[in-house]
Amino acid sequence: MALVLHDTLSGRRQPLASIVPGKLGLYVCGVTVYDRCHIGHARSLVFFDMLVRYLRFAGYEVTFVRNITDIDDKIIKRAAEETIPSAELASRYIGTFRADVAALGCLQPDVEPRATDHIPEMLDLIARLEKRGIAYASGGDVYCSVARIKDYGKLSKRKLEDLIAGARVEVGERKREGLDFALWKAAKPGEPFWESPWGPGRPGWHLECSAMSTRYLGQPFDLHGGGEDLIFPHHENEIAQSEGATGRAFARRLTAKHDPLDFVLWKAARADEPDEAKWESPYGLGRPGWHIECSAMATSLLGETIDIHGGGDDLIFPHHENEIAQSEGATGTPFVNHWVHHAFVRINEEKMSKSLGNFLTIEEVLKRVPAEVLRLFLVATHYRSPVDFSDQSLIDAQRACARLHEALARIEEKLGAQLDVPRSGARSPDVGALATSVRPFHEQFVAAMDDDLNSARALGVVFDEVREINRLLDAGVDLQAIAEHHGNLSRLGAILGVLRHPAAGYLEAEKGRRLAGAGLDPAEIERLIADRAAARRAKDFKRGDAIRDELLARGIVLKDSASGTTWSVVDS
RNA sequence: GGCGGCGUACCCAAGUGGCUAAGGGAGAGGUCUGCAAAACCUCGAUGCAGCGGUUCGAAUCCGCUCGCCGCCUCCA
Repeated sequence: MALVLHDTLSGRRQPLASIVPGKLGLYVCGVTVYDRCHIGHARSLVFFDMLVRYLRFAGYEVTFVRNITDIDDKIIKRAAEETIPSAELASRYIGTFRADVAALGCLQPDVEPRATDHIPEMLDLIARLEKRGIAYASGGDVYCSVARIKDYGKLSKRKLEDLIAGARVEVGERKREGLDFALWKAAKPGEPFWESPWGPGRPGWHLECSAMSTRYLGQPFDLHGGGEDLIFPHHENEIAQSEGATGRAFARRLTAKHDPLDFVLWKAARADEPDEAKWESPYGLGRPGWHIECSAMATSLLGETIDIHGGGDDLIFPHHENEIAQSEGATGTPFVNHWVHHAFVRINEEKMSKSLGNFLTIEEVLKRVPAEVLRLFLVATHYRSPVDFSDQSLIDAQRACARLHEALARIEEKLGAQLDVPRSGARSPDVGALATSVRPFHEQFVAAMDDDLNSARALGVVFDEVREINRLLDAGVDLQAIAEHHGNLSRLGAILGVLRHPAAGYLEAEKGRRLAGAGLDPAEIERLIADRAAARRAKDFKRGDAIRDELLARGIVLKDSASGTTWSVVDS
C-alpha cells in the first residue's frame, strides 16, 4: 500500500514520503474570517477532512494544522463599515466558520492557529529575511525582494519576465501588440474631445501623469507614489512614455517598492486604521502582510520543512509562491515536500466566489440537504477537477445517499445488536483478517484512494459493495459475511464522510425533515395506514389502493412488509 | 498576451496505451409482490468534441481545429 499524491511543485504524482517515519505534518490554508463560508469552502474542508481521515486510516500519525486569518484588509474594511472592532468581526465569523465545520461533520484540526497570535514569529521571520538581504524596509513597510529569491515562480510555473509584462492586457482592435497602451484616444461620437495632429480625441490614462509631473517637478524628480494597484500598468507605462520621449530617467524612486514584483511582508500602520490592527515592530507600528502568517505558523508549528501543505488552486499564485519565497529565503531549506491543491466549486460553469456574488453559503445548503449528501456530492468528483453545483446534482446525491443508508439499515434491522459499531477514524484492519467476501471491496477502495485520493472511484467501490450486500440480504444467507460487510462499509464510508451513524437514524431524520418541509402530519398518515390495513384485511384492495394513491399524491410512499407497513417521504 | 486545465451515454462522473469504457441519478424490460415500494437481474456510449498522425493496438501519446474554464488582482 503506497499512497501516491499529486504534487503541484513537481507537477507530478509522487509517492508520499514523510519526514519522520509514520508521522505527517499537514498545513492547510484556512479562511479569512470576514464573512460566511460558502460551499467552495466546504469543498476545501471536506477534501482535507477526507485526506486526514485517509492518512490516519493508512496508519499515519497526522498533525493537522489549519490556520485562521483574522487580520487582513477585508476584515479591517468590513469592521469599519459596521463600526465595530476588527477583532469582534473576526470572532463573529470564526463562530460561523466553526459551526459550519461542525455541521459538515469535519474533524477539528489538531491546531487552529490565528494570525494575530503569531505576530512575534512573523517578525522573527522577517528579521531573518532582512539579515540575509532579501527583505528591505521602506517607509515603515517591509518588502520581500523577489529578485533575490532563487527560482521565484517555481510553484506557479511563472517566469519573472512574464510576470512583469504579463498582467492582464487585452488586445484592442487597433493595437499592434497586446502590451501596447493608448497615449491618445480618438473621440467617439458624443465624447468630449480636443484637437490634435491625430484628429479629435482625448489623452490616454497614463499620459496625464507623465505630463503633469514633468511640468511641475521636472524630470527626473525624486519620489513618485501611489497605491500598489498603480504599479502595473499605470506607473510602468508612465516610465515608458516619459523615458521613451526624453531619453532621461523619469523618477528616481517609484513608490516604496524597489521592484513591482516585490511583495509586502509588513505593512506600516496608517492613520485611518484602528489601533487594534497595529502591532509594535522594529519597523514601527504596523501589521503583517498576508503571506507571512502562513510561513510563520507553519514553520513554528510543524518545522522548517513540512510534509504536506494545501489549499485551493487560487492560492498557488501569489500566496503559496510567496510563502515559498519567504520561508526558503529565511531558512535556506525546502519549505514543503508535497503541495496539494484542489479545484473549485463552480456554479453555471463559473467559479463560485464572493467577488462574483454567485455563492451559496454552507448554512443555506445544509437547510436543504443533510451534510452527508453535500459531502457525497463533493467527493463524487476527483479533487483536482472542478465540480459543478446544481439542484439536480444535489438531488442525485440525495438519492445515492439514501441507497447507501438503506442497505445498512437493512443489515441493522436484521442483525441489530450483533453488530460492532466501528469507531470513526478507525485504522485500516489487517487485510488478512477480513472475510474473503469483503476483502476485494476493501482492497479496491484502498487502491483507489492510494491513487491520488481518487474518491470518485472509491465511491464506485462502495456502491459495488452495496449491491453485494443487497444480494446477500435477498438470499438471506451468510449472516457472518453480512455483518462484516456492515463494518467494512461503515469504515470506508466514514473516510468519505458518510455512514458514520446508524443508518436508521439518518433515514428517520431525513423523513422528519422532509415531512416538516412538506407540512404533513404523521398522525394523519398513521391513521390512513390503519384504515388501509383494515381494508386490506377485508380484501377490499380497491379501497386500500385508493388510500395508497392518495398518500402518494401527497408525497408519501408506503412499503408493505411481513412486519407491517412503513412509509417514507419521496424526494423533492 | 503568459501559464495551467477541461470536453466520456439523457444528467453527474471514473478510466491516461491492450480484457466486455467503473459507479450514481433518470429511463426501458423482467423477478418478487393481491397491486405497489425497496431490492435483485437484464438492456442502454461499436464509441470517448472534431480532424489528422504515432503504434500490432489510443478515450488514453503527438499535432491542428472548435467549444469551455481557471490563475496572472482579494479569493477555498
